[in-house]
Amino acid sequence: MSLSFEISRQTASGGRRAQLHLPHRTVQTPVFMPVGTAGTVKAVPQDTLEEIGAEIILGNTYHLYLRPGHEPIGRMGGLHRFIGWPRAMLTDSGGFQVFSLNGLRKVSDNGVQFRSHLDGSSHLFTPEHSMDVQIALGADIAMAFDECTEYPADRARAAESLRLTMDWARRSLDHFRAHRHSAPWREELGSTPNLFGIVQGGMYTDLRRQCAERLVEMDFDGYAIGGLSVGEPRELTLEMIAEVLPLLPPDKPRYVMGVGYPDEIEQYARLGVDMMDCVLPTRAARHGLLFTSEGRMNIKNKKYAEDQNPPDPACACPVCRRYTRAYLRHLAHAGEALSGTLNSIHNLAYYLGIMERVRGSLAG
RNA sequence: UCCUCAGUAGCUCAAUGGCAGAGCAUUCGGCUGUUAACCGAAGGGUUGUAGGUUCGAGUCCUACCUGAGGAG
Repeated sequence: MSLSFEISRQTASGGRRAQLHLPHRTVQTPVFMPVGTAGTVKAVPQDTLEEIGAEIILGNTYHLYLRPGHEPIGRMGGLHRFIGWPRAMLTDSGGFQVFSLNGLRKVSDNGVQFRSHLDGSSHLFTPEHSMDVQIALGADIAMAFDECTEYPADRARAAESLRLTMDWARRSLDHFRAHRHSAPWREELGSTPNLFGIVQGGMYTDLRRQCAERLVEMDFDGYAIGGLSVGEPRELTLEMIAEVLPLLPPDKPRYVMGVGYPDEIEQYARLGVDMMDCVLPTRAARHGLLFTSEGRMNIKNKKYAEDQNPPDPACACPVCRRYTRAYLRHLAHAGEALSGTLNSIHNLAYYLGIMERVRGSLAG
């Protein structure tokens, strides 16, 4: 068994402090996972990610399949070796691209016909193909191929999307179980990748419940809640999470995909969410938005032009230890690449710090 | 000294004689399993100066100023 999940403490509100044993790393949870879509957490080098405490990062099946291709990556020993990242990795299945590449896609029962956003070439993604790609990449955790239901979606639309996602979950699992042993690092580490199922169901609690129960019967290695933070109000996000969490096996990791703002990830972690990922800290950073203990900071604002303080006086990250707001503002205005790098390092360190603090309080 | 061309937003430039605009820059806002070093909004004008023609001039005419090129 490659995955074991050791819960060391659980609070009355559901929050858990645990260790997630993955082939490349034992990850302390609750954990925030930086998003590294195309084999890089944009603008941040791998050694820096280690330095600020990232234990697991994401990669994306769709992007890496298109470029440079899962087969060459597999031949080179897998994604870890290819990108020089020794710790854990999770790959998204490409399901989110079904959602975000609206206009370049056609969904059928068999799978999704994509048009590449790079060169317009046509590709078919099926659950089986997504599993093959993720296994070749060699992720510690692969995700079932799903359809992320858009918001708003009426009940009929959400139900149809759900039917597809559950059918694909079954096919993902069957194919993954048959082929998981061929991970590129299999012999080296003596373990196999894990597969998580994804709960969909739009904003309908009964559909969510139905989906969760069916996925649990299939017995995945862990469970994700997807289809959230797609434009719905915060209360709905919370309602869906609160509805689904109690239905998931308490002894397996729970992952809410694509969240969130700093206060959100803390809130969800305290409710018993073990894993979260979000592009927000890195994307916002490249656009000049810093998250700090004092709130949002648009570092491009004029008021920081001669501000000699560190971005966040309460932060001990490598950026806050060395640079001033005035310098970061200058870099952003000058369009320097270092701007995105430093801002991203701070934001990620801030997010990782939130989780560290939450873990500390859960360990209580 | 003469000839030619040019002068419009901070910059680079548009605008058949008919509501003076764009890109960039500036200021501010947004960003949630990355098609995103992106997207959006706002501010910013005595069209070099002074006259003239015209219902109406950035546009046509005259003079002057400034700059570039050419001739001598």
